This record gives sequence, structure tokens and C-alpha cells, in this order.
Amino acid sequence: MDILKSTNRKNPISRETGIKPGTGDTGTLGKGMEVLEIISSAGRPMRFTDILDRSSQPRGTLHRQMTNLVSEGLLAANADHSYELGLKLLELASSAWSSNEFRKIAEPHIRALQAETGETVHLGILKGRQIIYLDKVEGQQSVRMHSQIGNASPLYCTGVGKAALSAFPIEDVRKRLGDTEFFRFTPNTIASLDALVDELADIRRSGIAWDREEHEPGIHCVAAPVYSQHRHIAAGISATAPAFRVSRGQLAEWAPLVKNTAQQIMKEMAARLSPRT
Amino acid sequence: MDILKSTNRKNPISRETGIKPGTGDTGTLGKGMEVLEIISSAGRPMRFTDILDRSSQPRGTLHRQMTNLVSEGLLAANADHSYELGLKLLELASSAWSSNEFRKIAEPHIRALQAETGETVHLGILKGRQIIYLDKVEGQQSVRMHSQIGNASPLYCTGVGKAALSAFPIEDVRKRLGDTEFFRFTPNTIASLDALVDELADIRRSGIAWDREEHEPGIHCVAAPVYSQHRHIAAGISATAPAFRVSRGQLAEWAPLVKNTAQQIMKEMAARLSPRT
DNA sequence: AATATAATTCCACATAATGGAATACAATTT
DNA sequence: AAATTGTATTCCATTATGTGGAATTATATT
Repeated sequence: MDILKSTNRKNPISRETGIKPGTGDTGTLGKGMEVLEIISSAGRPMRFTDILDRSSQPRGTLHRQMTNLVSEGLLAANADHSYELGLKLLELASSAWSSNEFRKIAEPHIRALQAETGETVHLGILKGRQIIYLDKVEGQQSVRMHSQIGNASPLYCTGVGKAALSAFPIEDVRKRLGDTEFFRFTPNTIASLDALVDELADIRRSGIAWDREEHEPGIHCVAAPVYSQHRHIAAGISATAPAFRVSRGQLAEWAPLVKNTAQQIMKEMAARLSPRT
Repeated sequence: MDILKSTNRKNPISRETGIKPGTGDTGTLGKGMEVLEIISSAGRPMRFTDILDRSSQPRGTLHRQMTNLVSEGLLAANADHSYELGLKLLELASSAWSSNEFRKIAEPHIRALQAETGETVHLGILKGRQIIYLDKVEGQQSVRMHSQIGNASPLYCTGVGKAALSAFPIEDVRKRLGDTEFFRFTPNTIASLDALVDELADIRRSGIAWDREEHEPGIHCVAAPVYSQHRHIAAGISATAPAFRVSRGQLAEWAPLVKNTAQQIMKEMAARLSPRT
């Protein structure tokens, strides 16, 4: 009997943290997702055996799984026997994006913020131990999306990430990021959980988070937290600029605008997203 | 015994057309996809019973399905008991997009075309009876994506759609669009399969497709087909402009550029995407 | 042509999904 | 506040559905 076998029945999502206890392999669906995840994290087309090697599933099972994924359009089988993620994902994501309630509420506000600052504004939402970029409004010179919608980035080195995290008490943050490896993207990247927790205290106090070239050299931003009643949604908005064009002092001048925008979004969320109590 | 029950075993994808015979409900995975599809096509959050009504699955089954989808992040359970598509879809789609081989090949070429024409350029790929927009390079005035990446549009009223279709012989087109309803988006929309087949003949001859304000009033475009060896990939590129700013005559002047770009993409595809024969 | 490597199919078997019905929960109404 | 309706969730005996090791077929390499 296989040790790696899934227990399936009972792997409930913790409604509190939104973090899954076991790594998501809920039954048959989880097996399919494992495949998508493997290919996604590889970031390139893979052949059957490449996937088999990284997978916990036996040959036959994996193969049928992949056949099913292909027939649903979630996976695409190329002519050269490689597999890549399917177009159906784009289609579903497009719908997910345009009908997302939170994003729709935030949209006019971040657009206004973009107009006020003249710089690129991001909306990122917390998911597990990552920030997912939900929207982006660019300034004039469209440099081409380096931070693309749907992109997942770490929490500890992004303005929106730290802002979103600041909505939670210290204990939750420690639980959430307990076994996270802190990768040093730049010399300024926060390198430990303790250092992060320290900075979160400042952010909680001031309502403003910074990214001081901690993720990408030459890029910095001001951010502010946006969250719902019971942190069901935790997110952040930021105004981002290249350091050579915008000084840290100038960035600081936008802080009140960013914070104010965040508060307006929260006000509207309270009115529109919460169940009547 | 339930009549609607899936046969599962054996519902192979037709490698020729890429069209699924039965409407995708391949076993357990298909049941999950049905849910996502229902919510996607509704375009707004739905409650459990709303989904139940539109679904072919019984209560208990549907509920467990949805629980699993939530725990995989494909579905999000809101505080007010409504469900919307999950952020995991954005994450996967982001990866699908940036690692897509065909898109990567096309990217520099459509960017060059954008620079030459100064107008918005689209890359759309054929999937079933729809065009999925794979990329978009905008001109200066960013009017905001109305046609977003991942968006699915009909084949019969878009430049890229008609271009892509022109890669197939008439019989295939008739088979593919046999039971499609032709919705009149504008007075110019092609209203029947026969009329479409007629126009495809012209496109096949000239290598150029038009959208003469057939999808959105005031918007027209020139397009050209892009396809691989055995039509494994069938797509189109287009240069789009508002009619008030760019006349049809001007559009015609870009036709050779568009066609040439398409041919360059195809040349590169032949070299990079095909299995050695 | 022969060998090696990878992809796909098969099928007896048991696990994992099913689904009808009962229960818990929430929102209105009286 | 209690009753009523509507909605969401859990239960569990049953079996259909997915499993997975091994055989087969296809593709690449020598």
C-alpha cells in the first residue's frame, strides 16, 4: 500500500487563515491539479515522463488524469508530445477577473489614484503565502507588464504583500509564514520572519507599507492595506515607480493619497460585500 | 439509473478538429468543470441553489464537488454564501500565458506590427467555435481593455476569427459551426453559415480578413491567418482601429504588413514548433 | 535494422465518489 | 419571540468510478 496515498475524506479548509492543512490533493480533482501545478511551476512545456518524475501518481493514473485534463481544455497536448497549460484556463481566468466583486469595487479608486500620482498602481490580494496581482493601472509609458495580472509574488518583499499581512495579528502571520524561505531578491530584501514581524508593527501603526527596492532593484513603492470585516479579504494597493525618476521623498508625499484610497475602498466594501448582520 | 450519467471511459478528443464530441463531462473532473463553466457563463457570483438549478448533478454530489473546488482554490466561497471563480485560476492562467510557446514566438512580430501601424494589434487563437485572445499590444492611447486577454469571442464576426477559420477547408468549417447561432452584434454582422463560407473563400484567396464593424459598431480591423502544419494551431493577427480615426482605405494599406507579419510568424513556427518528420 | 526510451492501453480490483434523505442553519413572516 | 419557509450542509450504505502494475505499442537513438 502506497504511503503517499491521499486520505481525501476530510481535509477541510481553515476558514480562519485560508491556508490548506495538507498540500491540496483533495481526491481525484487534486490529482488533476497536481499536474497543472507541476507544469505551472516548471514554467515550460513538459513531456509525460518529466511530469511523472515530479508527480506522486503512478503511471497509469497519471496518464488518464492528463487525458481528462486535455479533454477539458485545461491541458494542451502539443504535436511533439509535450504538454502545456490549456487555453481554457485563460478563458476561465478572464471571466474570474472581470466578474470579481472585490476588484470591481476597487477599480475606480485605483484608477483615480493612478491619475493623481501619475504612476503605476497595483491591486494585490493575499492568498496563502503569496500575493496575487488582481489589477494594475499603468501610467503613460507602458513598459510592458513585468508584473502581470495573476502573477504570484512573495508577501515579505512586496509593498502590497506587507500591507495585506499587516491586517493580521502577529500570531497569524507567524503561523502563515512559519516555514517560508526568505529569498534575498535584492540587498534590501527582508531576510527573516522576525525582521518582517518588526516591520509589520510599523505598518500597522502608520497604515503605510514600503517596498524599498526589496523585490526588484531600482523599483520602489508605497502601499496601504485593504481588508474586509473578518479579514475574509486581505489585500493591498500600491503606487510604484522607478527609483531613478521618483525619490523616496516624493513617494512619501503620495502616502496619504494611497492610504486614503485604501480607506475609501474599505468603506465601500463594508457597504457592499458584507452579509447583513 | 440516471439517464444523464456520463459514459466517461472513451470520449476521446478528435485530434483533427480539436472539438470534443460530447459536451465536456469527463468523469469527476468534468463535474467540477461543469460548475466552473456555469459560474463563468453567468458572469456573476452565484449561490448554491442557483448552481444546482443549472447543473446536471444531484445535491449531495454537487455540494462535495464545490467543496473540493474551493479547497483547490478554483472556486471562492464568499462570506454571503455566494461562490465566485477562484484566484487559483488567475494564477494558473498567468503561468499558462507567459509560458505559451506559440505566444512567445508571435510576440516580437506583433509588437513590430504595432509599431509600424501605430494601432492596437491582437493575437487570437481558435478553440472550438471561439477565438481566445492570446495577446494584445496597444497603441499610445490606452482606452482600457475592452477586449481582454483570455476573452472568448465568436469566430464569425471577428477579424482574427475569420482569418483563423480560413485555414480550414469548407467542410471542416461547416462541421465546426454547424449548430452555431449567428447573433447580429451590429448591422454588418454576418448572419448565416452560408454567408460566412462565401466570405471565407475570399479570405483564403487574398490571405486577408476584414472586420467591417461586425462585432462592435465603430471598430474595424484587418487580419491575417496564422496556422501550423496540420492546423494543430489555427490563429489570426489583426490591426484594429476606430472607424472615425482610420478609414477603410487606410486599413487596406496595412493589409500587406499584417499579412507579412503573419507569414513571418508561420515561418518561425515551422522551424520551432514542429516535430522532426 | 536493432536497441533503447518513452507513451499509451488494459483490466481485475478496491477505493473513492455517489445521491437520496436527514439534519442543521439562515432568513423571512406572523 | 416563535413559526415558517428557504437554503446549505452532512451522512452513509451502495456501487460506479478511478486505480495502478504490468503488457503493449509507438517513437527516438545507435
